Amino acid sequence: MVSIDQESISARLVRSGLRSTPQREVVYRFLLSERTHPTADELFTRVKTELPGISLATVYNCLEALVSSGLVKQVNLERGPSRYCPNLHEHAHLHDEATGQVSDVNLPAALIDQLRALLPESQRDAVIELNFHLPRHSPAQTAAGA
Amino acid sequence: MVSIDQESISARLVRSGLRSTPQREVVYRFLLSERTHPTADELFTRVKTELPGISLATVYNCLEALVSSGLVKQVNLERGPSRYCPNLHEHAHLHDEATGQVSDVNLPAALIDQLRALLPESQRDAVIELNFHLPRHSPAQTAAGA
DNA sequence: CTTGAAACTTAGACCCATTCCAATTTGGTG
DNA sequence: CACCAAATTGGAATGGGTCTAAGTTTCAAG
Repeated sequence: MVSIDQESISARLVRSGLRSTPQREVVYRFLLSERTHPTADELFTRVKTELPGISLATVYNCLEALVSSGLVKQVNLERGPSRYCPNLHEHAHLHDEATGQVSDVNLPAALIDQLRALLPESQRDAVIELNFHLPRHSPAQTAAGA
Repeated sequence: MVSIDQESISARLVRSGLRSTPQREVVYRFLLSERTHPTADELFTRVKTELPGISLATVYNCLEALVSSGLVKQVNLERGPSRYCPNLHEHAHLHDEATGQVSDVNLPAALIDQLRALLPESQRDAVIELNFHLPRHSPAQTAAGA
């Protein structure tokens, strides 16, 4: 089912400075095979089919390692559980609450530059987080101003 | 100390379809007087000086009412507690973890239009959330790609 | 190989922001 | 001024996530 070049997965872990463990390999492999920005819990459920003994704490640990090594991005939308995304391109997310779906939105480099230009020079290296949010019931109108 | 036109505060609540209660007035007034994007807890502490009997649940309730009536925006940064912002202009936030400060970043209308243009037409009414994040320790490099 | 230290994994306790609940209290309307 | 839907309250409950301590694995050095 999930396969995607077993070899390179452990290689990528090592290249990124992580020890390759079965748990990390499987978590990363499942994440790569998902286009749905799964949560830790969702991954836990799927990964257990292959590594029945894995614990939720380990899934969190693996994700933490993957995120801090730069192989995976952590996506926080509103107050929901964190989601994880192996797409390393700088990109935005669209969260449609009606369907619960989270999808990637490509960000042209020119636009990224314009966004960075909004910041004082000393802070141009900030991480950009851009989310589009479609609430279940259309958003409140911006009422009469001050 | 905190004053900002007492009259209009309760008027604004009513204009936005909310019942004016002492708790809502005080929460909103403190929020208007803060430039720091306080959390519910921070507001609770400050508001208690004026309404010693108020409960944290009420602060949450008031904020919920203010947010869903459109008088206040809820700001979620990474996994921290929600922050609240009475600035209704569409704007971005800069979160500097070194100082813990959150500041507003103005978003030119033209740029907002460009961002919206990234979405399929049926979804152009999405709420835009744009945050710039300065991690305490500079961000992980984007490692060798797929 | 063996060994030892560091890195990992695990279960379960714990944390903390937020929500829920059931019992009052209140605002404003008829 | 009586009524009642809406608001407030304290405390319990929830849920995502983190911490801890103990056991396991990895890897480099010998």
